[in-house]
Amino acid sequence: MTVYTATSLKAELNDRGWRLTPQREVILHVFQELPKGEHLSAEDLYHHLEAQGEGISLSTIYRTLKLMARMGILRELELGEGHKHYEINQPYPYHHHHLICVRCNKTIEFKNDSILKIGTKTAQKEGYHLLDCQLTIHAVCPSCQRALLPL
Amino acid sequence: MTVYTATSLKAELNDRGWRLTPQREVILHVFQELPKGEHLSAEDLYHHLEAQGEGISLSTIYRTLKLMARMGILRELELGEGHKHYEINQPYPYHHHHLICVRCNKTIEFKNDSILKIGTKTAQKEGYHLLDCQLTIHAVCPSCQRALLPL
DNA sequence: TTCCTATTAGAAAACATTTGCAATAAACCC
DNA sequence: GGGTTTATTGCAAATGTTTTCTAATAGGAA
Repeated sequence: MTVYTATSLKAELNDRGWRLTPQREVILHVFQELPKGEHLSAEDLYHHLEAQGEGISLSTIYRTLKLMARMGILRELELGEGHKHYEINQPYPYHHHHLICVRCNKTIEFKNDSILKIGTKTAQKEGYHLLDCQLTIHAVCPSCQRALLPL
Repeated sequence: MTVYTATSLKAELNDRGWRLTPQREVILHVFQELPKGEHLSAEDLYHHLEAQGEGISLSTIYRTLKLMARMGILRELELGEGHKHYEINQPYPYHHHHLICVRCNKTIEFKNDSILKIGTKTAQKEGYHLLDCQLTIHAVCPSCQRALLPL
């Protein structure tokens, strides 16, 4: 959970024999500028980029999102919508979690400092190198509780 | 996170105007008998049932898994394999979480009592009715750390 | 038992994501 | 800077998972 700049991203990519491309730089930038609490699907990102005149192909987007998630730059979120969402992976004061209604997918973010500590300790104990840790709560929101019937 | 029997499942389904079918009963039973720590994908379950002579169609399996997850009977796990996995949702002493290697998908289960408490408190505070809460840790396992290069 | 309608199986469709390939262009070396 | 190597891109096609449609079936309530 480091904070990345184009330069540090390039350094880390090159270290592994990979390359910093304009596409990767642009995508990193989009996520860095994204308002706190927003997250994008691959399709969202595709349209976002198209709209701002920097068209990047969907396959490159998919490849880049996966790459950046595996590097720990992005968090991959499963919010129950049938496709993944991504957001920048930020350290301590911004680190947060999601409470999701299983019926309407309404999602609330919340923070809790002890979770990151637990995740760090657990990964360390097993010798894993931590990239991200997220508590996902599946629940039924107040309005869906009232609308009892529909699944 | 209640413990279900065929009878209590029937009661809860009927309450909502739904039905207990042999298929639903069989599927519940499979998950109840599953060794602790195992989880099944839709396809896994399909073949498991086929093998034991109780063929159930894939579409019914998908519908039932979704239904039971939304009822809180099953937990839906995203273990990075491109499809969901399911396991029975059990209360306190069996409640656990997953540490996943983002490269090879090797998964380790771990327990931590405070997480469920945090989840319960958070859901309650927002007026949500809790179904499940899982901490997912994404990390790189020791052997994938050594094999530095491949993404 | 009868009726109503939720549920099923099977096939087809929809959707998200990955892959193959030829063209392009970063990074490294001189 | 120019040349070489090969990672990366875009596009199209393929893959894999999950959902949806429909007619037939069978739970549940009276």
